[in-house]
Amino acid sequence: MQARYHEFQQLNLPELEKEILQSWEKDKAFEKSVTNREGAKPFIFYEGPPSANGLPGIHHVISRTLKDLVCRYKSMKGFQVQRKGGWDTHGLPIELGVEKELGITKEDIGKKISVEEYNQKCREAVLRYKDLWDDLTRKMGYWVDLDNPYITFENSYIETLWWCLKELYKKGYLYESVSIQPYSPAAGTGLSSHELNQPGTYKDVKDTSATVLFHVPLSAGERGSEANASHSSLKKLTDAVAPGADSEPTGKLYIMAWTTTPWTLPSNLGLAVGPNVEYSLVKTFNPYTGLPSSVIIATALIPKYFKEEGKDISFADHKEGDKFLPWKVITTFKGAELDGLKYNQLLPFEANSLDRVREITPEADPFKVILGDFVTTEDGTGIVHMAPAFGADDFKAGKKNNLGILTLVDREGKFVPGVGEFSGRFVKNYKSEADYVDVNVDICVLLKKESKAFKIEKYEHAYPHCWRTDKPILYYPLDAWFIRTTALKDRMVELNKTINWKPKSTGEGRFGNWLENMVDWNLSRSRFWGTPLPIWRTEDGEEEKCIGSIEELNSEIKKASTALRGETNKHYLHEGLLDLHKPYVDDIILVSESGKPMKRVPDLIDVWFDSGAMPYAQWHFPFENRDMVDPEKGEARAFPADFIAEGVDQTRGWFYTLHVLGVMLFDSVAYKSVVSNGLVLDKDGNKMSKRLGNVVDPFKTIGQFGADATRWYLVTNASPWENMKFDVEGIREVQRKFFGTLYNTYQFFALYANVDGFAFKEAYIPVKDRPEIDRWILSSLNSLIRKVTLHLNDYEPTLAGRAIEYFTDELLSNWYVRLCRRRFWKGEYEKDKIAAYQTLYECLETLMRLMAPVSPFFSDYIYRILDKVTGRLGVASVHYTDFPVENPEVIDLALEERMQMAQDISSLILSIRKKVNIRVRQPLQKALVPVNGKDMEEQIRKVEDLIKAEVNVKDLEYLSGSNDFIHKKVKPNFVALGKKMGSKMKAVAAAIGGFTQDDIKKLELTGEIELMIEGTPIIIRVDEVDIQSEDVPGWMVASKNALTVALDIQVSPELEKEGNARELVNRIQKIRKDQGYELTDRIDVKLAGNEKLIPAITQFNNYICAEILADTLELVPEIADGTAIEVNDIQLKVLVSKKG
RNA sequence: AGAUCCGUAGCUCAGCCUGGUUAGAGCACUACACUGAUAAUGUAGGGGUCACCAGUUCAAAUCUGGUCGGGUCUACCA
Repeated sequence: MQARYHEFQQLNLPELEKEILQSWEKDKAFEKSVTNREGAKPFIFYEGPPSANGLPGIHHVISRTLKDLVCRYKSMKGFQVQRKGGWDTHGLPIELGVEKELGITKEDIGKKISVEEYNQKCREAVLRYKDLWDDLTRKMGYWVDLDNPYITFENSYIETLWWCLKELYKKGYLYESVSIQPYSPAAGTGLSSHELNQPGTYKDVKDTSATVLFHVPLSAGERGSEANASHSSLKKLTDAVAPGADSEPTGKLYIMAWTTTPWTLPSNLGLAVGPNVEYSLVKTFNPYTGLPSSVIIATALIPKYFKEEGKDISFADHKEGDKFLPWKVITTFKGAELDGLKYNQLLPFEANSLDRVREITPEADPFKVILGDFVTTEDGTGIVHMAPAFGADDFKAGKKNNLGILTLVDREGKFVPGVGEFSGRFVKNYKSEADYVDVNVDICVLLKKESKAFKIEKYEHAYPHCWRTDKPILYYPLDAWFIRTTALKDRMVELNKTINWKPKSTGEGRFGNWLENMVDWNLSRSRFWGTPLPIWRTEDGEEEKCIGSIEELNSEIKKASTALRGETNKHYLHEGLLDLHKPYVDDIILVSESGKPMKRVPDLIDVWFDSGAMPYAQWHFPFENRDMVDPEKGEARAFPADFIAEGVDQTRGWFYTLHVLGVMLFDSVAYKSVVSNGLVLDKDGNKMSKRLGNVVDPFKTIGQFGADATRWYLVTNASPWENMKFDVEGIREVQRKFFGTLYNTYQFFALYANVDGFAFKEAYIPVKDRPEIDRWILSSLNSLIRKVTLHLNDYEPTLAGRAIEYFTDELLSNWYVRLCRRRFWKGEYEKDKIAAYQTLYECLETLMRLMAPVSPFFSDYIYRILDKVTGRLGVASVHYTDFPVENPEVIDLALEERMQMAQDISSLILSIRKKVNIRVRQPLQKALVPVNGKDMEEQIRKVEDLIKAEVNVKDLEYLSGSNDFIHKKVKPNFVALGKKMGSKMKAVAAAIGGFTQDDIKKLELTGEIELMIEGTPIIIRVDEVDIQSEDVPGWMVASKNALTVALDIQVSPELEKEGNARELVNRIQKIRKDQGYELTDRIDVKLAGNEKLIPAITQFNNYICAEILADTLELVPEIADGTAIEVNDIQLKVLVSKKG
């Protein structure tokens, strides 16, 4: 028996997906989809490795859908798309998770638990949820190679990382330096940028802020003045503070600077001014001691410190306690003029004397004004206090200007000895002491007493806190290794411009800016579970060695053992180092060129290096798979990527590190196209978080609605780079509207194709020989192929999906199938019917292939059913097929346009019927369509039959433009006229609006008309206006845009008879259905009860019988137990009985 | 604080690049139809100062500047 198309009881996406999944697994469908394309041009894709120590969420589904659909699409387009999965297994989140689980802190590692045990725990924790992740991957239909993933903790992976590091080292891009890093004294540990970005780390706190005065010695009598003796602005300053003729009190010269961390003031080594900022020298009194003083402050910030009322008032009359301080601007100058000016140290102690500074930085030249571009006049005084140890800007500027460095606070957060009364005191209340006295306040008190403070106040601002101890962090100088990314900044910027970013703004803006402002990459992490930095160094730091491979290491191990003898490396001589992690790697001692022992520097490297090096490390390059990345000749098969996609939060993460390493190692981009998707928010627009309990469980969603509906929703709801408000109602809608419609369409096809035994065995009927409507839907289908291909090539899956939806709902289901229903269930199995089947089949099959990348399950399911019956493509899965290619010969835009007109005209006629309450079953005589020109008439004529059938009207008449019959209205075509008329446009519009019917007629006949506008004659041509039919007197009229339709609503007795016949057909069909007859059952019908129907029945007997598949239709006097029905208020009884 | 995206109907989104005179769709809601593919469909209806302010223009949802609100990323900001 001939194979049948499966007819569903109901659509159950999750069930159907389970079935497909099983078959994919059985057939190794994914593997096959890759091997099928063996030898084809590769499309290179990189999987950004997720970390499997957390649970997968719905946001992972969006980016993975995106990745999957592109890869599936490219496979169907004939590329071979390898997709190696991967796991990110190092790093802080994993360590923190383990610490939490074990109930320990970082300080306990190596004490309560050995590093060996700890790392073992991490190794176990890292793939804790791997099974769950794999399950999600499967269930969501994400095709990626899970059997041979790259795992970042494996030796081979780390070996490639070491190779990369050594390459950078050889090029001089790897260096060590002190840098200022966030540091938590309370926890005794440095903090990573991730930790600093934990929610809630920035807290609003009230700190004691101080505006302090740095004394600038000018005159010979003042201590330190000799340092300024040769300063270029000396004279200007000296003159300014000299006693004036008014004999107002003069005072010392001070520079004002503001800080929210007074505890850094003893460590002050410089003051920064903006080179182009304007500063004023203001004469006033010290508010605390009343001493006359002259202060330097940015002009723009004077109002913050001085009240307008005090300006230029008498100094002599000033008494202590007055409301306003008198003040007066003496002179102004640019910051650049202050460059190099020396001041006396603010808080000199034993520990911060110049000698002590020079012990650390021998040539240091501190206590002077320097220039800094970072200085603004937004707050403070426009002059920034520089404590190089406690701020990154300070450090940088200090280095540049040779200020030296002072670290008067130890790692516990308290002042070191030698800072007078402050020695030994904590700078913040790190120990939660109940009786803690704020040292910042005491410093301020001291400054006030010494006339060195101008304003002390509480200041509220956001300050980062250690998320673990809740204590404020401070910035502290720590040793760290860096990659000199800035050396290749220009090249990175240049190459970035060649990357296709979706959306563009992320690449140009967010990423571009980031590159422009890049700083060297701080690689060091003082942690335990991660890739060790493969650098060994002698104790004096004079000699060091960077190791680039396991082989090199093992040979060095032997060398050192021989050279240093004794116990050195004795456990590692035979098999080498078996695990490259701590603590083992730290046991290794190497020997320097001069024969000294070298120990590994203790740092691990940033995990982002792990993922950034993934293009090379996933293939264990260069130790294996050489030609994947850097072939001797020809193209690399796995570098750079054609496409990557991740969340926008990876811009500074993975996207950045990939780019950096691609450029630094190979002078190449690492990826050619990148799609960054937005966040998934809950339906109210809040970020999903465990705390709010609004996290959507992807398993639940997929289980309930199916992966396809979920994927389709995620893709079509909004462009992937926009933040998406996730609402399951949306999935429900997709399921019902799109998949439901598609399912109905398929179901309709299957139902009749099974009846007729259609299996596409007949020859393909040339499209030109098919009816208008078939040619139309095929034209639309090919237009759709074109659009979808364009959109997918452009990484715009949202637009592709929406186009498919539109075609399915509006064109295929609501128009083609609706209008063609009769062709499927009426008549013999001959050419027209076969054409209909072939057309609908082609639409369905093509749709399945078009949607396969986005909804891989449903499309494969339906495709398989179709192809199993027809064997048309003879390919076992839709995912092995080629993506459809448009056939331009089938596309007929004029046809698509006129079908649109047919839909519009039908819609208008239906709306008139509605208005006058005449149902569609009642035939009407005719409709009038005013047309503009022959073309329009031609167009409509070709679809006339469809319109007539759809709206049940017998004739369609056309009214040409010259007809007096129609009232018209005219409106200027603003696009055409606007440019020409310019400011006269309003007057022209008014004039055109006032046209009479005669004016319009004249315009139409002669093609133009002359107007007088503001005294100037103006010619208006007919193509510069839009003429529309407005009304047909005596008819019911409806119009939309340029189309107008008039309908004859007279129901003649003849029409009424026909209407009755149709009503009767409708009633009997209903009875057939109620009585559960098969579509093909033949029946006998008896009618009784009302003579009014006799004319209709007699005249339309054949028609009625044909419609209802009746062999006989008789009128009988009486029916005992028939069904009572009503046709247009006529009561009667019917008896329907099945034949045989 | 900076960068960036977003703000159009109760909800989800088109339209903006390329300015043009009734601002669209789907969902939801109301009513009436239709139905031998019906968890559909058709018709009609209500629902919008296109976040706000200013500017450019004959004409602004659309271009420019600013403000406000939301999201994200980055940030030592004195």
